Amino acid sequence: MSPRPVDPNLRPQLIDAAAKLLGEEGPAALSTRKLAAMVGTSTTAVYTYFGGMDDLVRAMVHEGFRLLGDRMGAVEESDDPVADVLALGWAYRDNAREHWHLYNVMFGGSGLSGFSLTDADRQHGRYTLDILVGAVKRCAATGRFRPFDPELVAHQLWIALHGLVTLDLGGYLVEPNTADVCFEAQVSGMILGAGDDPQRAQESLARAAQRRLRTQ
Amino acid sequence: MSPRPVDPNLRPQLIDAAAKLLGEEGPAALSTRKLAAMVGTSTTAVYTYFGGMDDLVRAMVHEGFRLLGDRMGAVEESDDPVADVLALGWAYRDNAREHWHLYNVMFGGSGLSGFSLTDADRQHGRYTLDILVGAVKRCAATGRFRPFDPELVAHQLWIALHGLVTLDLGGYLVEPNTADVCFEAQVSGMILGAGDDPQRAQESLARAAQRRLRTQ
DNA sequence: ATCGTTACGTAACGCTGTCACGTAATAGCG
DNA sequence: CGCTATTACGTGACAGCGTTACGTAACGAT
Repeated sequence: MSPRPVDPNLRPQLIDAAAKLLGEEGPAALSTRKLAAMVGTSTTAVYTYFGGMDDLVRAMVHEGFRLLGDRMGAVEESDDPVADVLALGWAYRDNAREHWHLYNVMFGGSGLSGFSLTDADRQHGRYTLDILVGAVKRCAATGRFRPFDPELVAHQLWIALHGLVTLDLGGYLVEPNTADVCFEAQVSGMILGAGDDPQRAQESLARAAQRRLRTQ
Repeated sequence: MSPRPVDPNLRPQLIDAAAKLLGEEGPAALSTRKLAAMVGTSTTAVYTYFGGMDDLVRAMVHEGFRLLGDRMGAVEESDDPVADVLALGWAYRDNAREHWHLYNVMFGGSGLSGFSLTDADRQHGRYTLDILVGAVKRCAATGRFRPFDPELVAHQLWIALHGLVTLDLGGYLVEPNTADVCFEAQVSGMILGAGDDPQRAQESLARAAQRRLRTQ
């Protein structure tokens, strides 16, 4: 009943090769033939392990979401929830910078030509938001933020982070308003807008900066 | 000395056809053959009027920047500069929604596969920012905003607008935190953060909303 | 040992961007 | 008016793309 078994290494190998190709030679270089050559099979492997090129890209995007989720999940919950929010912001930004080619496909409307995400794919992206919502809720619970719609506050943070990251990746943020400058202005502005005390916000910013140095 | 003259209509026709094709059939449908068929020439026209497919896309992107600039330039300077800023925000968002396929290519990192913007292209994009900077400066000049770095404030507004627009286009903003809800929260938050009086900010918001209804 | 099932290499199809080549059309000049 | 230089552009080719039909080889179950 059972035929030749699938090589369990081939699937991740193809995904890795695709990510590597995307990162090193750009989206135009992503082709079944190049991938097959890299992992030492033929182009049909893409069709047995995935439905086609689109599904391989989709799997790669899922991997990208997993990387982002891991990065943000690794941010520990401290007794300073505002510093946690800031640390999450940096985690988001650092991940996007590190895997910028993936980030573009994950969130860049068209991404590769002809490829588009489904609603199911987007659910993976929204997991990012859940982590942020939790941190914002803890800010509200400890009285640092006004108890006003944590979901909306998290959305605003996400929008600001995403806008910053994409304009940065697009090369639009140059001296003197670099991504770092804008990041700090944007995030601290939102925190003060959410109701935090300026003095304590400043302390949390410093704490988050120290945590970032420690973990990288 | 002079050969057969170039048909002056063919160039804009090709750009329009490309925009139409991009909007109606997606980025994958953009091909020299389809374009040639649409305007009634052969594929070589793309090479005589542009350097190739890339340059045609580039011309289309420039057209997109022009549309955005026109839309924002059409926002009149009133004696309520904060309302002007809000109106500019809506103009940005409305344009992006109307020409979303173009917007994705203009600001979406990879956009079409293999195509990438040059620094010269980005300068067109930054013109958008100049208009915003002017409005923010007028807010500061009239005492509505604190006189603190209008360029940075404009950057923050741009980042928020761009983040909102791209997440919206990507389908990430759903009930109850729709793009409209987030837009208002984001923009009013920034205005208050810039130092405006809450009461006057509310009035400006209402005024900008009325102006928007009037002009569309 | 045989058979059913499945992976996968080969080769093809239609599509793409790009370019060499030949032809047709035009403006300037005598 | 006629000639010629110059250029647009249609035709056809090329390499490379995603995808698939087909044949073969490898395996588990019986």
